[in-house]
Amino acid sequence: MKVKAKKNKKPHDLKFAVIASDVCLFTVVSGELKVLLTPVNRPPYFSNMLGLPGGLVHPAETAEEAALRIAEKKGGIDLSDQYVEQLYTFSRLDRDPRGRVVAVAYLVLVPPHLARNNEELGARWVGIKHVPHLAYDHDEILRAARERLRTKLGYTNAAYSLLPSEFTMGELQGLYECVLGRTFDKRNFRKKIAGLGIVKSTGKKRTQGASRPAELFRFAKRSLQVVEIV
Amino acid sequence: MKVKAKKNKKPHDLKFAVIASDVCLFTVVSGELKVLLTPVNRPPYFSNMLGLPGGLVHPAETAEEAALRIAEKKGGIDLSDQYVEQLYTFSRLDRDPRGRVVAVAYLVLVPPHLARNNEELGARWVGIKHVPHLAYDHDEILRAARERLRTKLGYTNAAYSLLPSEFTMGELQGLYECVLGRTFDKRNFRKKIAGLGIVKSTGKKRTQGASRPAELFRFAKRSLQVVEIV
DNA sequence: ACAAAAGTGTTCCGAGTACACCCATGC
DNA sequence: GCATGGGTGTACTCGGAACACTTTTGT
Repeated sequence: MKVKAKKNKKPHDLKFAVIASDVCLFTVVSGELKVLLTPVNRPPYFSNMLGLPGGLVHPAETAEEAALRIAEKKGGIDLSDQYVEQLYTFSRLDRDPRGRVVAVAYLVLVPPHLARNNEELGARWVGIKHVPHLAYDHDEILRAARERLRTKLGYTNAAYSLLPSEFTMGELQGLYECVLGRTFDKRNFRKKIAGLGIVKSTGKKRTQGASRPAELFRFAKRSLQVVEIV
Repeated sequence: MKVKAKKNKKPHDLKFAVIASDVCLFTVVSGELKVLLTPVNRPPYFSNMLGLPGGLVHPAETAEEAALRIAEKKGGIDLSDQYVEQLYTFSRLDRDPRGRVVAVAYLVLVPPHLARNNEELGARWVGIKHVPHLAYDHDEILRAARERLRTKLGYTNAAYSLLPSEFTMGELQGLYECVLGRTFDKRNFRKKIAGLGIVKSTGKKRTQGASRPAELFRFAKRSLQVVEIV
């Protein structure tokens, strides 16, 4: 989370904790899981660090509305069709050294064609293997988000939110392999997906580079369905 | 949740939402799932209703510490060895008609021998089928808690927190049948549990009424383990 | 003796896994 | 013609599900 220090309403002025939303946005680009990070520069606690996008929840919005507003503002991304889920609420007393801030963390999945760096704000998509130590307790939030993403892909069709509307079986399989950190047999994978009926063929094909054209599929439903995938 | 209206610090006096913890305590007694409810009487919004135990999070405690404090105070139960998990954070604007209160809800499992009504406070264990319409958004919290309990029993050993330290296979099976709302074949159930190694025999037997004595088991670990049960 | 819950094995089926070759295209 | 990723079927294995009778006790 992050707290605006404007006015004279800092967290420690208050009798109670204040509420913030922190957002962990994931995307998968060319076989690599990436997370959106923003600069954090709040000496003396955090100097030139990175952190997840976050901010205070306004009085007239829910925590989820705040998360969407923050993600769109910091990432410049329209999240109206994306998968958003509440992750966990972090309330350790010392998680923000400036005062008592309780953060409701959200997980958001973004398809690669919408994942653009916002140079103006310094927001950058960073490969999960190159993420440095983050500000606040955001290392912990990121760990929890990755774990949730893994399990969620395993038992739902949430992958629809990490792919463009049309995609090949190879892309879908690559997504699973990248997030779950294992490989699948091509034939078994296709059999499984076909049997679940979560995707349907478009009839179209896409040819890419020097190889046979691949059939394009579409998710049957672009809303969360519980289905045993792995 | 519930808000203390003492002093002059009501929620709507504040610039930001205040944070409360609401607790959903479950137990299973003689084949029935029960939840701990407390009286809510806050005219003109809620008159002579019931709700989940709840209260504000103090500045010097985490949301989970608040949940435990509230549960022990309202239920008179020592929760040091019980299973406690954060459920979800509820932040609808109108969830508390008196002001902006964000509630972090917790799920707590209690074995039947610790589930006593606290007459002094009016706290009562109510069978899940006899729960009336609850105050605030507690109907929604209870729904989410039941759902979580179901799924959690299905893939972990969390049942250890709903049984006394020694129990029979019949009791364990009855617990699962009651929470999951289905029956299991006795032989398959015992085979499955034995194969997982989550319980060990004590060698002792317990005879109860006019029937063959049952072997007593004990959970191998009284801490959360992930194991595929159903 | 009988009621009541405990305890115990085998068969069947479906899902998961392992595995190798041909196809359509661009260069 | 060759390199690249796309596309396809079969055999085996293991875990889940169905299923009925005997045992031990109290009354």
